Amino acid sequence: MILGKDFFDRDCLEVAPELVGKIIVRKTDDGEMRVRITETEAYRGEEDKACHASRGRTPRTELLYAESGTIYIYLIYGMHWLMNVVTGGKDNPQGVLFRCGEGLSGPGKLTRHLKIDKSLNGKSFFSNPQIWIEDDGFKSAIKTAPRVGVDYAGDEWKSKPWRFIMSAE
DNA sequence: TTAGTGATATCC
DNA sequence: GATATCACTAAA
Repeated sequence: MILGKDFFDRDCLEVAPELVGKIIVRKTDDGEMRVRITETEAYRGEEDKACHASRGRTPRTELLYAESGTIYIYLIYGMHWLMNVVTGGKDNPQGVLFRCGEGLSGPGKLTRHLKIDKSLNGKSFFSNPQIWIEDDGFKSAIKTAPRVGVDYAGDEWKSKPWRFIMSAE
């Protein structure tokens, strides 16, 4: 079953752990790819110092304020595209980062493998012929951990257990 | 451990 | 206009 707007239209702390174990389906001219999500991170609004939206609404973060299910693609370190999905509804800048997929390691590799770049920025995960997310009924144990690469956000925010990882068993 | 890379935000 | 920063990876 393909995830619709209702799935994303909730708090990112609910959406992020539920996305673990789901499948990203990516369709390109070369065919169709499927990757099971193994790791996500939640970024929760302007009060979250680690969230891009914490510095206010800018042209880049504008998409975080869009409808739930909007795809937010961001180029980091000049070389890597990171993919997020907007959650929490309009004018509520929450997002979930797709951090890793099965057989891969790291968000940069995930997007490279799926041929994701800014051409998908601003698209949505439903009613989209290029990319969507499926639930095949797979359930997995999930563990949490502090988020990665957010040292700049200060102790309170960098220690939040908002990283969700598929557990081996 | 360090280099590489470029969009974005922030400061002139 | 300039420069500092960054939700990373690969090579060493």
